[in-house]
Amino acid sequence: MSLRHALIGLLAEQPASGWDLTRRFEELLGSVWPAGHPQIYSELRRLEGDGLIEVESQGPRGRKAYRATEAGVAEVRRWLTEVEVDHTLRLEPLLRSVFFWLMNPDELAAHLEREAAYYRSLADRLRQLAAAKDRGEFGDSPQVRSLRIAAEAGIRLNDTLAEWSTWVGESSPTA
Amino acid sequence: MSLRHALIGLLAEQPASGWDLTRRFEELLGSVWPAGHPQIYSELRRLEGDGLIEVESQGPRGRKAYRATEAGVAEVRRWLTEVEVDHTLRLEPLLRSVFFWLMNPDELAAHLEREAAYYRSLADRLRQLAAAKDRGEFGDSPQVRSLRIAAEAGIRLNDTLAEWSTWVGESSPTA
DNA sequence: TTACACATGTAACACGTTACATGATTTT
DNA sequence: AAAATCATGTAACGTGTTACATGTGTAA
Repeated sequence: MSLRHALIGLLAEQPASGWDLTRRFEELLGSVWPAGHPQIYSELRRLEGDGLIEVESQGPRGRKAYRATEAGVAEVRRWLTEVEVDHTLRLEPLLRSVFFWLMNPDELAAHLEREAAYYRSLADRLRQLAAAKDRGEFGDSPQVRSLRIAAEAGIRLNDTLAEWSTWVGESSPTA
Repeated sequence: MSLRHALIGLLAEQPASGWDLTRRFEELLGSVWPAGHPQIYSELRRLEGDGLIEVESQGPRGRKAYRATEAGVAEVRRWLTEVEVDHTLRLEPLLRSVFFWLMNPDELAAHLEREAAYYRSLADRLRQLAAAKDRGEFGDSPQVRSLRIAAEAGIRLNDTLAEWSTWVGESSPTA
């Protein structure tokens, strides 16, 4: 049920069309929560039916921009404060690690190096983004501060995963 | 498609029934990958049909224990080395953080404290498990070493999340 | 005028969860 | 004898992905 609330939350910040939301999701939340456009469009229709969002304006080529209603914002608040948090940390690389014993040492070493490089580069990209936010390049709204917080989690988690990959490589030597 | 491979991987370690696998998944991988028994039973039937696992023995009350076939183990190896890793880190608390600006400061502070406590206690439990493994209480097979590696990721990630939650609380004070 | 990006949608399928159903063995 | 646990399964639903289909506005 998280997609519902995330969509309302994004619309509470500013009105947007299904298309806009698809792209924002992709760039902003794509690595944390999946959402293709078919799911977004159908969820938007449901949300409109439930009165949690409403059409704000119609643009060219059938573009419909939605905004969150008061009921919608209240529902997101309720979700944030009352609904129990799901702590499942779903991460395929971690699942794979349970089966490392099936890989031969060379393959494992190569794999771990690729993984570490991936996490490092992602952490670096997020660091740049965070630095830009800290320089005030996106203003200083509460929304930007929340994004800064999420970015910080991304940085720390990816740093951690990079270090972990390196640690695995060192504690299970090739030969 | 990860469930398929995880099931074969578990069966490569030792034969088990659908029931056994359900419980092992729950306790071992439940916080990293979801799998209820209906999904496991139906996946086992498919895997048997594909020749990747086979019935090893039949026990009381219709219990069927499966083991991985050679083709099955080969398929897991192929997955580990050739199939691209999905790096999506699906984590609801991180999604929620993007919308922290919608929470009032008191609620947020309380929320962050609960979160930090959760991560700390989970990290501590994993630390105990890891220590037991390091003391050799589970022997020293390659399988146990892989589990130790996975546990290390859990420890580090949960520590990171606990620190992050604390950091958020400190950088966005209540009053 | 052609190509690209915008914009919305449906259909079919794969994956995951919840509820329901059934019955056997073991423990109390 | 009753209760708990073992063990397997189906049905219905909800969520997420892929492929397909359609057409508009804008820039090269």
